[in-house]
Order: sequence, then structure tokens, then C-alpha cells
Amino acid sequence: MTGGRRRSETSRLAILDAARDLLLEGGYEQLTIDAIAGRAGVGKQTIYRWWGSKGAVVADAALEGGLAQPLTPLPDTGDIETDLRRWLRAWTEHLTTAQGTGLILALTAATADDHTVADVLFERFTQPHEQLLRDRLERARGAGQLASDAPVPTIASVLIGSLLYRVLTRQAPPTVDDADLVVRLVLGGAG
Amino acid sequence: MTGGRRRSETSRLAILDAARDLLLEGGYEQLTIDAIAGRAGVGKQTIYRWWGSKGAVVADAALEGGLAQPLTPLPDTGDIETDLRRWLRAWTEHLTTAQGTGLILALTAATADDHTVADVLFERFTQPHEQLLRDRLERARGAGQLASDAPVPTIASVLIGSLLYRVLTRQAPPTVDDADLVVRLVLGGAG
Amino acid sequence: MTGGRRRSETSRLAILDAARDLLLEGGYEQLTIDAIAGRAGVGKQTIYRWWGSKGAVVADAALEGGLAQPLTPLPDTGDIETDLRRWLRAWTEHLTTAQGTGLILALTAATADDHTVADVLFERFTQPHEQLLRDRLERARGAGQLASDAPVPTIASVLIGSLLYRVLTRQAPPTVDDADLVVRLVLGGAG
Amino acid sequence: MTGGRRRSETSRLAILDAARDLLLEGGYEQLTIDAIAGRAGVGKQTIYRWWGSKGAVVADAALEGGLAQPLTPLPDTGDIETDLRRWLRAWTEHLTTAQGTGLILALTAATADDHTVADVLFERFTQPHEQLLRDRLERARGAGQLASDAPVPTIASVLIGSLLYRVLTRQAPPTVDDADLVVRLVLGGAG
DNA sequence: CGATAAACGAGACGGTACGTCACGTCTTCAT
DNA sequence: ATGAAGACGTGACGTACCGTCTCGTTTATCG
Repeated sequence: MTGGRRRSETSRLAILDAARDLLLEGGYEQLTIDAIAGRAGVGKQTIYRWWGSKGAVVADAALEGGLAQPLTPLPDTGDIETDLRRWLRAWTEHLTTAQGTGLILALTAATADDHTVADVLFERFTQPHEQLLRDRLERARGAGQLASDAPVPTIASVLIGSLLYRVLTRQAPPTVDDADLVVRLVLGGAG
Repeated sequence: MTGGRRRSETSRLAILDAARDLLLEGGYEQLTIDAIAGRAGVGKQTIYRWWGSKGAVVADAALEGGLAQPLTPLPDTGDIETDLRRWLRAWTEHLTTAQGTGLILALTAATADDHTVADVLFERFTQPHEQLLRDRLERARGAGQLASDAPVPTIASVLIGSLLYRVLTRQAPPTVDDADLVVRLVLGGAG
Repeated sequence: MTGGRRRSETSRLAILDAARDLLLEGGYEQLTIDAIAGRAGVGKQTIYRWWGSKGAVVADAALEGGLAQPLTPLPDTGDIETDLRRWLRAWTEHLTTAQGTGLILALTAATADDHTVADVLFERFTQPHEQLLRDRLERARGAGQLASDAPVPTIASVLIGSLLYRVLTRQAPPTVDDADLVVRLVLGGAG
Repeated sequence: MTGGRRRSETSRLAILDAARDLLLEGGYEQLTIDAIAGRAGVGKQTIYRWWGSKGAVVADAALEGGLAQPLTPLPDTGDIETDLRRWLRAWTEHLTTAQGTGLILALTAATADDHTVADVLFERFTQPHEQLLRDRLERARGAGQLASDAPVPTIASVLIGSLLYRVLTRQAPPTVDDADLVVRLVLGGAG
């Protein structure tokens, strides 16, 4: 059993592109498999053959479609406060755009809907970003800029969580000042 | 001109109960208006007459159906660290149960899906809880347990956000130790 | 258990009309449930709610849509040969039209496809027509125009079968002369 | 023009066998090219390379697959009534088996569906059988057992039509007695 | 011999139609 | 007037097959 046509890379990319475009145009609710197939010029079965659900397509589109913030290491100016500010400000600004907000909401809906999507996204999106943050924090701890017993994973999750909370409440989008306050709080405490 | 049948309280409660039960059994995706109507022994029109969407019913069910953590003021032992720990531990334990996790995921999905639901939930669920937290924090600031310039709203959103992040990643549920670490971080800082 | 909207007679008729029109336009193969629903301005579910299959709709359309030869008693001029000729000629002419042929082919396909359709059509289309024929034949036997032991059911089925054979072979359509020959054969024999 | 692989006889037979088996198992409707290819262990392209449509495969399977009653000349005992009885009884018994009925229904469905199939089947199945019947009838007429003006083609089509009618109505299968009545009617008439 | 080329099994592709589900609206009858 | 029942038009779902199109692989003929 050797034969068989190979998977079409053209179709794969057309599907991810279509999903990304439709997501940004109309949000997760408006996104349908029929629309993706139509826009991509592809049969529905070609989608179902390779992805198990709408959420899985969205996750892939986010990861490969260039939707998400690129996964670049945090800058290391030597000063942890400066670097965390920069990182959090960049995300904050990303989440100020309709595109950034829509994406996170879509991914959140997909995550809350479907455990398998949650796992994929955690492994390939959330976890890597969190890891970059942890790496920078560990280096800061090594350099004596953080307490030797500073709970690095907790710091990372708190920083990310505060962003998430802002997006999900769907009230005012987070501002640069908010970002700075969070960094100051996490580094300096409120006591 | 005067008369007419009054709204049936029985039906109202049956609908909220049915929505709650179905939500906990199958999650937000499995929840349908038809199923709620069927389980509640109610016509669909009776639901649409009083609620505008599935999300609105879910929000109401969460709020009135006894699903959510009751909205009680934080204890005030005089020590802010003790009180925050208690509050965060209580939520952490609530989110350890399948029911608690399922509820938050359902409400998150509803929030990410539907802006109007997001508003209702924010106003009647998120904001009140955040307000309780803020009240206690303000009192602590007045008592000199927090710095005079402590950013109370930021503290509150960071505490809630860290919980949310744990639930949404759907990895390990948060533990009591995690809760304590978050409180210590927020109060003492990592620097 | 009393309430509920009643079945829409408008929709019922629109469906049968659409099925009839599409059948005559494109044949049984081109006929799809989607097309019927679209043409009738009706949801597919409304079709599936009341008919079990495409064949069932076609059968109904044939019966109620005015497609089939009307079910009128055979004339009784007193002479059985004249009356049988008239009956068989009328059918022959009906089957000379594209409409008549298409209908019979469609009903035949539906019958061969689906046992339940076969039963419905037999009971409401084939059998009634056969019964009319038998009634006239019995009267002729009573009047002494047929042998006292003439096998009336056999005569009826032979007359109908000869028509069917002509349509199904899809060669030349039957002619008036063919009809007369069949009648003469059945009445007079070939011996 | 250099060489090239020759058509595989193994595959050809496997396809016809598979088509025949599936036809008898599920009827024309259930028969799909995918199923034939799968059962025959053959690629779909191999089917489409040599046959133009499902109907063409079915026709070939019926003709070469040994499904149909073998095409043997009618016996000639010298007595036309005896011989017609034998012929009609043989067919009647063939159509009493599930296999015989299923085959005729499938071929009828294929015929009603697809004009090209109708032509192929008429030419290679129906016509030859009808010809055998006509040959015997002509001989009988020559021998003075039939009237000199006996309409031989009409007799043949009436005999076959009566069988077809019985199968298609899908009520009771025809019996040996029915066969005898038809023969007597056709030879002796009802008058 | 090798090179060439057609036919092969396999199976992915763009499509069409399927039959089902849920939506939110609309009668209908009973309370 | 409100409620339970449930049919309605709409539209997305996920599946089944269609007929076409690559893929290597096999098998024959020809140079």
C-alpha cells in the first residue's frame, strides 16, 4: 500500500488563509466550515479529512497563519523591569487592535468549547509564550534582580492572566499604563 | 384590557433549573434551547419571551440558579494577607470541582461568543465580585496595610486573572499553594 | 397535548407542485430534495417531516399533482371490445407524450428503488386503475361477452403489463394499432 | 508506439463479480462505484477507464456475471401451448427467488434511470429473449397452431409484460398457475 | 537487455446532495 | 394574555459518493 495522491499544500494553505480572513472579518461565531471551504475553493471533506473541528482549524490558522504575535524571545536589556514592561506593552497594544482582540476571543471560545483544541493551543501557543517569559525571569533571578525564592511560574501566569482578564471582560481594552502598573505590582508588591 | 395571565414563576424557575442541569451535564456547546424547553416542560416561546438568547438564559441560570460561588463579602480579620488567602483559596477550591470548572468554561464560552452576554455577566457577576475584593483592599490601604499608592483595581484584576488563566489552560487545576504564592507575590513583589 | 401549529396546506401543495415541475423538466435523476425545497420556498425538514424519501414525494406528486391519468371509470358502451380499445388507446396516447413517459419511468424507478414507495403506489395508483378495468371486465362477463370462466385478473394484468413493457424498453412508444392488437389478442386469442 | 501494460482480466472479472454481489445484496440504489472498487480490490480509475457509468457496469455484470436466466432456445415439443407454458413457468420460478426478483428490480431501476443503460440492456438482454420467443411462435404459426394473422410481436410483448407487471407491483410473486392462465388467455382469448 | 509507457491500487481532490439539528418565529388550542 | 405544543423557513452541520487527478508500482513491448 504505497500509492495515493499526496496532501495538497495549496489547499492546506488556502484553508488556513480563508479561516484567518473570515475570523478577522466576522469573528468566531460567523465562522463556518462552509464559508471556509467556499472561500478557500475547497471541498468540505478536505477540511474534515485533516482537522477534527472548527476549533482545530482556527487553532492552526492562529499558529501558522501569522495571526498570533510572533514568538520572539523577550529583549534582555539587563533590566528586568524594562523588559517586562516592553513585553507586556507589546501584548497590550496587540490586544488593542480589533484583530488582536478578535483572535484571542476566538481562541478562548475554541478553548472553552473543546478540550482537544485547548490542549493543542496550550502546547503550541500558550506554553511557548509562557516559556519565553519564564526564561527571562530566570535570568533576572540569576542576576540578582529578583529574589532568590521568586516564584517564576506564578509571576508568568499572573502577567498573562491579567491580560486575559482584560480581554475577556470586554470592557475597556487594557492600556499601556495598565501594563506598567501590573509590572510594578508584580515586581514591587503592594505591601 | 386589564387582565391577562401573569408570568409563571414556576416556568421561570423550571427553565433556569433545566439550563443549569444541562450546562453541568454537557457544557455550553451541548446546551440547546430545545433541550431546555423540553427538560423544563415549557414551550420555546416562553423562553424567547423573557430572554433574548441562549447566552442570556445561561447567564441568568449562573446567577440565580445557585451555580456561582455566593456573593459574600470578604472576611475582615484585620490582616489583609490572611483575608486574600482565604478568598483566593475558596475560589481555587471551587474551581477544583468539575462543576466549578465546567461553569467557568461555559460562562467563558458564552462571553467570548456573545457581546451582550459578556456585558450582562460582567455587570452582574464579574464586577460585583471584583468590587468586594476592591472594598477589602481599600480598607486595607486605609489601615496602612497597603502602600498609599497601591493600585487597587490592578491588584484585583491580577488576582482574578491568575485564576482565569489556570482554568482556561485546562492543564492542572490550581492548588491552595498556588493561591498562597499569588497572594504573597501581589503583596510582597518579586523584586 | 392539544396545541401545536397545524400542517401548512400551502407548503404541502408548493412541495408537490415543485416536485411535479422539476420532474417534468429534468426527470427523476435530476430531481433532488434540495431543488424541491428551493423551488417550493420551503425548508428541507418540512419535506422530511411528512415524506420519508424522494420516491414518496414523487408518488404523492403523481397522485395529487395531477400528473397521472385521471381515475375515471371505463366507458360502458355495452361492447367490451370497444371499451377496452378506448381505455388502452387513451393510455397509449398518454404514454406517447414526454410527460407521460417521464412520469411512468420516474414512478417505476421509485418503485424499483424503494419497497415502501412501491406499496403506496400500488395501493393508490396501480390497484385502483386495475380495479376499474376489472369492474368493466366483470360486467362484460355478466353480460355474456366474455367466457364464464374468463380469468379477469389475468386479463387486467396482461393489458397493463403490455403497456409497461413498451415504456420500459424505451424503444418506440406504443401506437394506437398496438393497442388494438393487444385487445384483439386478449379477447380472441391467437390459436 | 512502444508497449504498455495490457488490460487486466483479473480486475475486469473482479469488478463484475463485485458489482453483481453488491447488486444482489443491496439493490441498484445502494450500489456505488466506491463500493465496487473496494470490494473488487481495484482503483476507481480502473472502473472509469473501461466503463462510462455505474449503469454500464451493472449492465455488463448482469450480462456477463451469469445473473440472468441463460439464453437458451425454447423447447420445441411440437405443441406451442406446452412450450410456452414451460418457458413462462421457468421465468416465473426464476422470479420467485430473491435473486431473480432483485436482479429484475435492479435492472429496471437502471433502465428507468439511464437511457444508455436501457439501450444496452434492451439490445443484449431483452431483445434476444424476445427473439427466442418470437422464433418459436413463428414456427407454431407455420405449423398451423396459431392463426395465420396472429400478431407474433404482440404475443411476445404481452407474455413478457405480464411477468414484468407482477414483479414491479411487488405484491405476491407470480405463481405457476398464473403462468398457465396467461398462456391460455393469449392462445385462446377471453371472448 | 534496458528504456518506455500504459494500466494498475491507492487515495486526495473540488463538488453536489444528502438527511439531521438547532435556531428563532409563527400558529393553534387550552388555561 | 400567557403557556405548552409543535410546524415553519433558514442555514450549518458532518457524511457519502461522484468523477477527476496525482502518486508510486507493476507489467508488457520495443529498440
